[in-house]
Amino acid sequence: MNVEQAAKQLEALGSPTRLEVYRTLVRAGHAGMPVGRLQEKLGIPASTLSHHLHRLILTGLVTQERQATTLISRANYEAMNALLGFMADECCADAACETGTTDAAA
Amino acid sequence: MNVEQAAKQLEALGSPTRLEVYRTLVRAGHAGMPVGRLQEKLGIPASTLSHHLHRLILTGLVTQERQATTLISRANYEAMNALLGFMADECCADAACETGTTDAAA
DNA sequence: ATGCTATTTCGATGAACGTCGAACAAGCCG
DNA sequence: CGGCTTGTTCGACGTTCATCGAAATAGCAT
Repeated sequence: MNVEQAAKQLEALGSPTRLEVYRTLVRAGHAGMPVGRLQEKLGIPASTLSHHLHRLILTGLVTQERQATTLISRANYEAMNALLGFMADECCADAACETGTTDAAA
Repeated sequence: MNVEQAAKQLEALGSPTRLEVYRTLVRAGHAGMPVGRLQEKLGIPASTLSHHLHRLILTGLVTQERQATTLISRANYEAMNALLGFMADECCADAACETGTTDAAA
């Protein structure tokens, strides 16, 4: 994972609409969710959703699998983990991160 | 941390230039780094850097402190942790994340 | 083949972004 | 005060984005 790739994924996640889409997909678990259902659930026009989905797919954050007429979208958990890993890695690379969320050790 | 806020921070981190800036700041640790030094290190025009820095500050990802003539910028580790926490939380909310990065259990 | 459902692609529009140089403001030093 | 260093703001440019409805496509059933 390099900076460019990370930035791309971050940017993909950086739109409220897209983050909602991704979040919904993530919560759907490994079963995924058809595009139509996603559309109903989020209440956004199909073309807009398709556009965002495409963007998410381009960055590797989401995958799709065709099942007859319906297209199942799924969050790519490995990609998510890689991104999270990159961020954490960058964060703790040199020093820092001793702030902790609560108190942390000295 | 709500979706809107997370999206804003994600978007802020979603530009290669800004991610580089942030990364550099993070690696600089608690000491932070003056804007000028950042500029030298990254080789981008001062006005561009200032613009991105401002953006990062607006989302709470970076803080600044004046020391005489120089402005010290610092990564806000708490914000980073909160964001990472949000992402991880969303990721593992329902199911999933059993994929692991290597093989994981059955 | 015809029709149906599910989803994408096209085309357009307004807004926001990233980038830069030039001019400006703030604060220190001699 | 005069000048230097540090960093920001302004104005502009072209690019990319998010959004939508309408039209096109893909696959299946009859």
